[in-house]
Amino acid sequence: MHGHSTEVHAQIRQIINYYMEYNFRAIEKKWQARWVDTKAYQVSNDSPKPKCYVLDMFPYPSGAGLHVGHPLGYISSDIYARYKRLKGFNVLHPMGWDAFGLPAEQYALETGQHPAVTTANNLAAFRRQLDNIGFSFDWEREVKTSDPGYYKWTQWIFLQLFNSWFNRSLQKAERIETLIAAFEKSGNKEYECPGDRSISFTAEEWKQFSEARQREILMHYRLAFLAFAEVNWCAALGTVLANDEVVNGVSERGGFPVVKKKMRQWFLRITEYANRLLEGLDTVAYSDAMKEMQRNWIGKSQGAEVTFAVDGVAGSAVTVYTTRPDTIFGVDFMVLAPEHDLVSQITTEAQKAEVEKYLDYVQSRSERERMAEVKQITGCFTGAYVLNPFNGRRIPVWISEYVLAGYGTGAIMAVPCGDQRDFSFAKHFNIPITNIIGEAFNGEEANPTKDATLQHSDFLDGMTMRAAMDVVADKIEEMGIGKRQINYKMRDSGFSRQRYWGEPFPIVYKNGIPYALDEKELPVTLPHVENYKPGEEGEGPLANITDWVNIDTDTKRETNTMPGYAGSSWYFLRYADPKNTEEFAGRAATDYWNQVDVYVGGTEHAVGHLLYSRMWTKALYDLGYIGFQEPYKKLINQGMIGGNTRLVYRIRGTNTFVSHGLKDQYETDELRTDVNIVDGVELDIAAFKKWKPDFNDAEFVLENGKYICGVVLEKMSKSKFNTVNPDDVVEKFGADTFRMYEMFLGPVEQSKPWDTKGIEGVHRFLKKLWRLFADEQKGIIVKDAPATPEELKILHKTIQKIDADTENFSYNTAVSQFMICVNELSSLKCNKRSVLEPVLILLAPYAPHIAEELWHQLGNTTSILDAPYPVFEEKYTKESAFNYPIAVNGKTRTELSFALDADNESIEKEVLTNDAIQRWMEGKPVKKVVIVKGRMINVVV
RNA sequence: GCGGGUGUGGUGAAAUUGGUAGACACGCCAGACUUAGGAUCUGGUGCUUCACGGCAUGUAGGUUCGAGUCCUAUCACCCGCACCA
Repeated sequence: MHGHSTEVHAQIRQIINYYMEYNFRAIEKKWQARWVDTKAYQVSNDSPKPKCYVLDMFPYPSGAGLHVGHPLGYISSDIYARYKRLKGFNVLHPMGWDAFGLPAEQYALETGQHPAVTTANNLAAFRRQLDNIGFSFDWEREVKTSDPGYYKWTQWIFLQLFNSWFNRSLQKAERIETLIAAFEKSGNKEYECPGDRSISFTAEEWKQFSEARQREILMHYRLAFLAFAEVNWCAALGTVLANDEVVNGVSERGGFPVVKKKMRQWFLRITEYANRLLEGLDTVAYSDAMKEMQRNWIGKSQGAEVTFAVDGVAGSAVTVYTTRPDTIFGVDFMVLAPEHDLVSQITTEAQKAEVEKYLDYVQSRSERERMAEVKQITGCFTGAYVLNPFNGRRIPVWISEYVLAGYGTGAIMAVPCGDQRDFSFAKHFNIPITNIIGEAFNGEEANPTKDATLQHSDFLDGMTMRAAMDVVADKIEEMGIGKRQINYKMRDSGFSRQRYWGEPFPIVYKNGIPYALDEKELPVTLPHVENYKPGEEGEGPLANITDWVNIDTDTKRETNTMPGYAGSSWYFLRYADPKNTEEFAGRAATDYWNQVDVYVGGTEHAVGHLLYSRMWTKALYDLGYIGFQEPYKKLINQGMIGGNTRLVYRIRGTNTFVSHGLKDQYETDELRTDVNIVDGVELDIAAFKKWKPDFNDAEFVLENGKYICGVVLEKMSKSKFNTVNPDDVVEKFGADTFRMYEMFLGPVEQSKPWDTKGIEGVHRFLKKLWRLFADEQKGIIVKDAPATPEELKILHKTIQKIDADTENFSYNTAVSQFMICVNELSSLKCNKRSVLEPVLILLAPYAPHIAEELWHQLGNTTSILDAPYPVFEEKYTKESAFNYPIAVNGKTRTELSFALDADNESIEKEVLTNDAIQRWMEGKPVKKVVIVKGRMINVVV
């Protein structure tokens, strides 16, 4: 009987221990399941609460899975979303998939597996990894860009862009019908053609045009338009390559030659939005660095276009764009882009052969090379001269690859004394240099100043350059030889990809003329293909499916697909109303959720995704579909988590490894080893031997009985064996520990290396927190006794700090504060409900599982997810006295305590009579006593 | 070259925005408990000095009673853009 009872007791103790120890695995599994069952994260579009929209940049589900760097942003947004919910907001916090993309197609080419299959697999793996971490995503709103129910609306938005144009005088997009009406009324004289400035016609002419011609003209105005552009064509692979697939003029795979080839492609006329994209930056909270990157990308510049007549060729003229019209008298030569239309017209017989040779050379150069080799100066004289309109001086015309056809007018006036590239060019080709800025030019290098005084400049002599700019611009306009001009270096964005795994275009060609499909015909679903080989002449794989392409004898489908950024440009709108089959999103839903309040993601999307997404939002706004024109109110860029590579040292020519501290005694080779088999810097030798067959019989030279590894910080990547899978960390320490540790590493925006070793501190903190509530033997030990002032002070200081830090995304300092709080409550042995319960609520956004578990252990029956957030009350933290540091001449010498309401005179008196202070004053006379209330006191002698 | 950012212990980092530099952790050292410890707890830990003290926030100046914080110059590293006229 007695023995039996002991056994039962042991069993009971085991059961109690199971619950009363911090058993994070059981707790996390339990609550994750419970939250799913109770649909705890489902959010409604109908709520009396204020809304808050917290969004992560959705991932491309790659085959490699998540490493510990990826969830950093997701954890911060999750904390914020949970925090806002506790603060009484209706929070939208969705997640989805950027599921179209090149890697899936590459993988399909290599393995024959359909991208839809591999994407679904990857996606499931990502989902499992994410679920492990305990995010509060509302998965009912999941979107997937490759889902026809989603891309139907991507195609629909494309049609809106195709069917609209940008009205420059109103600075907004309008439907194409308004433009047609204007043409019928007064031709295009009010609306300069953005695609081709030379197009000009009257209403009568418009009406005479054939339908083909009319549509051709409209194409030059549409926001989504067709144009010819060069692509990287690799004949050997029979495909078009992306810029980064081309290295030194040959394909990255196989090393086959790549040439530029003109293809008809879709573009988005984002340049029309340049100014609004620029000005919109003032209305959003992005980091300065981010705004600056976008400004640079847009690249607004103010200047003038000036036309120079070609000497001896009647009716021929070169128009240049310059930001420095003030330097007009310093022009020593002219440079055209090699691709410039005038080159063939103005080249003289004598120079013809040489120019052609140069053009051949340029043709052989990839865009990359032209950009990379900055130092090399090349060019060729055309034999032609233009005349300076102000003084009739004959100016030689050159061509050179440093002038780009796509920017400005594709021609520049070269002023060697003021522009370094022009200077180098003049020196290289021995072109005489005119100095218009006197001593400011030293003859050794150009001086781009705007503050020098002009000389040899006719009517500008004696004027500062800055002042001359407007004078010249006025004169140019007055003489009718040019005008002021604003340019942007941003280009219209290419929107065609010669690929399979993307959205098909809702476009058909009838006798070669492109027509939009009717909305009713959407979605144009991506047909199933058996192979992913490119079509002939570089078309995408869709071109091979002839019965899909050929609708009838003279009607063919567009065979290109849309690029990756198509689906991601508007996904934030779809989350508001993800299941709508009638519209991309209902107006009531987008009006309610409105702008994304906080958008979290990496800097790598600084320009591409953000600018396109901003443009689409503006276009949808202009056309009246949504009520706001900036998608993301506030942007947080999470830093990268770097890899922390571990190195081992093999003695050359042996299979013996020597510990880091002893490696200098041998000649060694450095090898990377798997960071996951190293504890801190100590190698797990058994695991290392098993890691690779080569090391099965490795031998080791140890220091102090351990093998110590070297450390190097680099990018986290599989090939460097330094990736850490969040699954492994969660398995070992739990999701709550993982979440808090990622935040504890440092500021969210900052890049920092991952070090698994440090996680133990956070794990210990959670265990210590647990012990405030539960004792292994006694179970829950929380009491209902009243809190002491000391305990309340700790609690309220914590409320104040956590509340502010969470709102400001300062999560690393918040975690510190939790640690301080738990440390202090532990040393006070505080087990009081009135103190511990509010701490749990504060903690819930950071460590939701343990918070929910303890919340229920305390007898609460509703979820902590909707508990009332504690309110800070100053009266508990107010101090009556302060322990002042007392400094003499700025050096702290002692400390004295004074009441905060003590008057300065009595403080001063006491300080000056203090022994320690007396000693440091060394009898010198007091000049001044600085007393800063509640901070410090400084005696100046 | 242009633009943005960062430099603080052996390590990740704090610092109420001009007021006790190094909070909170990791690591390390010493100790307690334990059959054991990679559990838990306690104490210590910027450098220097026997000590009093002195020196310390990339470097050099400046402003100030007082500077990690503001100003000037300079160096290093990271990110973005780039023959952009």
